Amino acid sequence: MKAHSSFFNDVYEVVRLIPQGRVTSYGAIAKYLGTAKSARMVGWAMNGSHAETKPVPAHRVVNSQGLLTGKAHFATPDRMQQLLEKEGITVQDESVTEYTKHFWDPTTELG
DNA sequence: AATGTGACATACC
DNA sequence: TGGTATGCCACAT
Repeated sequence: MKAHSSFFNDVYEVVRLIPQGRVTSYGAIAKYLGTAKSARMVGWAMNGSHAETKPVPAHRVVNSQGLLTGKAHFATPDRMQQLLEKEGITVQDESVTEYTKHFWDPTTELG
């Protein structure tokens, strides 16, 4: 992972801007960065987020259905849900309840 | 330079 | 309502 790859870096920065108790989707982040079709890359970026010196709240990023698809990549599979619930987000059956209500759209929120 | 790949998204049976 | 197929793009090898 090079510190130069701006894409990964941008992803990390956007994720860090997600407020507590809110969630967003890989696609939304990709769209905000201008590459709407590279949602998969956002997930890939999260793959390397653990190596970042600054913390990246990857648990606040779910898929378009509000499903915690990335939970398996955390320290423990339950970590993601626990972190979310800790922030006031209810997770049921591995998906965020009232997802649209907690949804935080960088395109809208950040402009 | 080419090929493989993935924590997605959407369209279509 | 849910699985399958396909597009997609940046990164690793």
